[in-house]
Amino acid sequence: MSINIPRGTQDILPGEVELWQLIEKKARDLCEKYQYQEIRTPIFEHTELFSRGVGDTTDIVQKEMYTFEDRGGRSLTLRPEGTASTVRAFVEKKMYGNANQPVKLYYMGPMFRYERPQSGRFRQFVQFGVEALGSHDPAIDAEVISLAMNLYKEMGLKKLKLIINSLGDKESRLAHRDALINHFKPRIGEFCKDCQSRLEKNPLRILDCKVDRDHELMKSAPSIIDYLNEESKAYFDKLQKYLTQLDIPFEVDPNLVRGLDYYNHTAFEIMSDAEGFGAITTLCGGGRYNGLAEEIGGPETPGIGFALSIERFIAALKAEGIELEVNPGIDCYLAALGEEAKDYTVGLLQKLRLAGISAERDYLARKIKAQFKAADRLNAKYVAVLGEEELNQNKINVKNMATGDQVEVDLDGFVEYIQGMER
RNA sequence: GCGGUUGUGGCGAAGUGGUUAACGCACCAGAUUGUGGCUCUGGCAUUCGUGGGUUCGAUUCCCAUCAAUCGCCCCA
Repeated sequence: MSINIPRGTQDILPGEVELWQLIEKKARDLCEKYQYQEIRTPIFEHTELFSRGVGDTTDIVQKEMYTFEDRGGRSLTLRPEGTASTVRAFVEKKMYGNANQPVKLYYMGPMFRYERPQSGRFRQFVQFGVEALGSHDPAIDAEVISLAMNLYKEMGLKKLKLIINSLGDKESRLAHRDALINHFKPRIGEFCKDCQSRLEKNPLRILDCKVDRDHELMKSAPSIIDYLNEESKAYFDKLQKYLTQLDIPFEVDPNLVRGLDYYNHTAFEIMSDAEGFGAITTLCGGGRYNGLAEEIGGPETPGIGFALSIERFIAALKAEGIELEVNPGIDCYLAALGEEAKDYTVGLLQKLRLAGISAERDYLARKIKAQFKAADRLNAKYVAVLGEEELNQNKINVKNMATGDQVEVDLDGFVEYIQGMER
């Protein structure tokens, strides 16, 4: 019995990986323009970072973490998301003291959640995310959102929907929380088990429940929007103004709550509207987390960020039928006949490659005809044939695969010849 | 954690309680004795996820198990 890949993970093979590289490159280029710098944090952290940072009541912490004990008895967890680690590093490395403020960071790498896999959901998946720390200007909220939107747009996605909400500041949240408890408590027995346990721990998340979404109390539930104090409301208004100015259409959804505890003020999700996507349409999620740095032992620092999954990005591209050309082919295939010529190509191949030419040869003792087939499969622009005749005359036969033209070239000038044709 | 569907060669995919398991693609060889893309010919699964049961006989029926996939919850 052979060993297979663990559930919920995937191998990204040649042919597919090029698209990943393209997205990764676009993301990095865009971050450069927006002036976000890469940060690389460990794949695992102390479990406490997530239970405290992400929140004990969240699904992520309650049932989705890959937690293990190391040989020293420490409880460690494979990171389920990137914000907590980034903020931990920000605090630990005292980046609040950096000359440049706010500190604008991005990360890209695997995240882990123990879940039943299905379309758009994996146990190991790759997130690209940005975090801007140290500013409470709604303009940076708009910047963060626009970065995500522009990345999608640059890759050709059109069917996008931006949903925003405000969760307000601490005061607004507390007022709203009380209102929610008062609203649901008398009839909480009519709700699902999850909602019943949410009532005291995190009543906000009842609004997010899909099971009881049609219950009459849902529709009449107090909306956070009505409980925003002046400051929170002004903040939210400003954000909307900026988004409009940036020409980014959005919808306000008062039920958008987000599953992580650390959010306040701005919360947003970018969804795909494409037909035939899976049931999971969220491409990107993010929001503001002004209390997080303090929560994990740092100075009070405002922050905002988002995370998006490359897997879902690619799924969205496929759902919209966007194909990207990623098979440019090689410059030159060296076909050799006979032992002596084959030996000679070992060195010649290296010369080509060191001269910046992508080149390949046969390693399966194939006949000349099969070597041409292989060259064709590689989409080679030129096939250079080297046999005994050529070797004796110090020549090499170069065939242009597109035109079928064939010329004899001095072996000494061969590399320069191919180089010249490339220009 | 719960539910649906599926499991036949590298890939896609037919099939039947009974001796040799269609076909297509890909691949390999030859026709073309040193030249690709077209064509033709031939080759390519002692075996139908795994284990057990029913049966004279199972890839086909039953059970279990594993895996994939989709959905619920929730998220990226």
